[in-house]
Amino acid sequence: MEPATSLRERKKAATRLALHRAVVELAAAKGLDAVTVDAVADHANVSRRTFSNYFANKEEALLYGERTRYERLLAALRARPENETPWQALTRSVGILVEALAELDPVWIAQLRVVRRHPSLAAHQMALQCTVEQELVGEILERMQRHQASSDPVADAIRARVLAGTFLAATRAAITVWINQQESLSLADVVDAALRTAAERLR
Amino acid sequence: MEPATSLRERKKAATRLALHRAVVELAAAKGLDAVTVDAVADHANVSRRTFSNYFANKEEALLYGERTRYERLLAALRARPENETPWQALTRSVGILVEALAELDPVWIAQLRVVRRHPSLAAHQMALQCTVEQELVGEILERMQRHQASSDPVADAIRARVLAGTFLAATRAAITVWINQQESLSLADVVDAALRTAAERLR
DNA sequence: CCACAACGTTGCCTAGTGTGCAAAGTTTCC
DNA sequence: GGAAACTTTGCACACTAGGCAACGTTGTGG
Repeated sequence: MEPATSLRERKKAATRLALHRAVVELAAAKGLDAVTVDAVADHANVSRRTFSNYFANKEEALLYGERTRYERLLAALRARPENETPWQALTRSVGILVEALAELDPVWIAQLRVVRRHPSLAAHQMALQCTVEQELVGEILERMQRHQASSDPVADAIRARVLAGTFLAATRAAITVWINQQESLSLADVVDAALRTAAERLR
Repeated sequence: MEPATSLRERKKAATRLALHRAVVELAAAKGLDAVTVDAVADHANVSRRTFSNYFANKEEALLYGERTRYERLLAALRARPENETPWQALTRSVGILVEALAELDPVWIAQLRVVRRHPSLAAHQMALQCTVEQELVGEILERMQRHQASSDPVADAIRARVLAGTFLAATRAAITVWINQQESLSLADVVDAALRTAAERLR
């Protein structure tokens, strides 16, 4: 997790993180709409132009944490043993997401609040999941070719996409439900329940 | 389908449609990035300001057709008999989507194919589906209370969300696969296959 | 240690966007 | 026919994304 590369790399990572934290902080305080890119850059002590070198817009900066969590998930997925089926590998990797969330970072909580309250962010979050889905599909297809290879490539493509979409829908459902009622249910349990619901025969 | 209301309403609908068609046409010709809102408004013979009265941005205008199709789907779903289970009602409503596409001009569909390859649009489509998902969840919850009412509201919430997400993931998968290979497979068959894949036990 | 290459940061600039406002044009309704 | 309700439009303004080139900082080979 800590490649500890060159000074250059570390500085870049620090700037990226500073920008991310700046936008979360400002958005939590004033609402995302009232936050300008200028203000974010100021708050992170870089120029307006530098912000654009790191993120395309403030939503992307805001969801940077989300993105890294999904990247961790993908890495975990790729590290699963080759002999696991796609669904096995997925369900056994999802713990990574939960753990990442379980580091009850106050920044993360503030971020979730903002994301939930601001509808335009939901769109960007979906956009993010869209790219994740593409990568999931690729990984799933590879695994399928080792396990359930069928003679029909179209059927395989459908299967891989349905699988990826269902998995993401289930985790999304779990997180939504978990956020919507801040009682003592553990996120791990909710995610688990959602994945089992998805895996069972529907209806 | 034709409420045939006042002149005012009809004019507004015409303008909205003109803007939608303008953006599709221009995007198919030059690529979405090379299309400005100004150009779209010009092409539809309205001012740039008027464009903003109808759509927030060009992507929204481009996906207007998609949105109306989903609205038809929701209407069809609500019209299903009350005694059908959620999944039954969903799978029996989905024909509406396919029919709506089938009504379209083949030239139009070719344009859609071109435009839809643009990756940034996938994100906006996801955002659209996000709002649809909300409504699906509401409808599914109502049906579940008539059929599979459980004592655990959290489990019900999870189930409804997983169901909605899976359904949308399956139709999305079908449409993606269908678009990606412009052979003679009928969309109806692909959608059917995807929904059956989703309904079967995963793994 | 130094010079040079590679890379990051910044300011400037331009085309484009989204939206409030008020004036002018339409449609509706009595 | 004329007032009320609504739509379109132009204008203004603050903001955004990204190309470009100058300037700093970091890495590297002699």
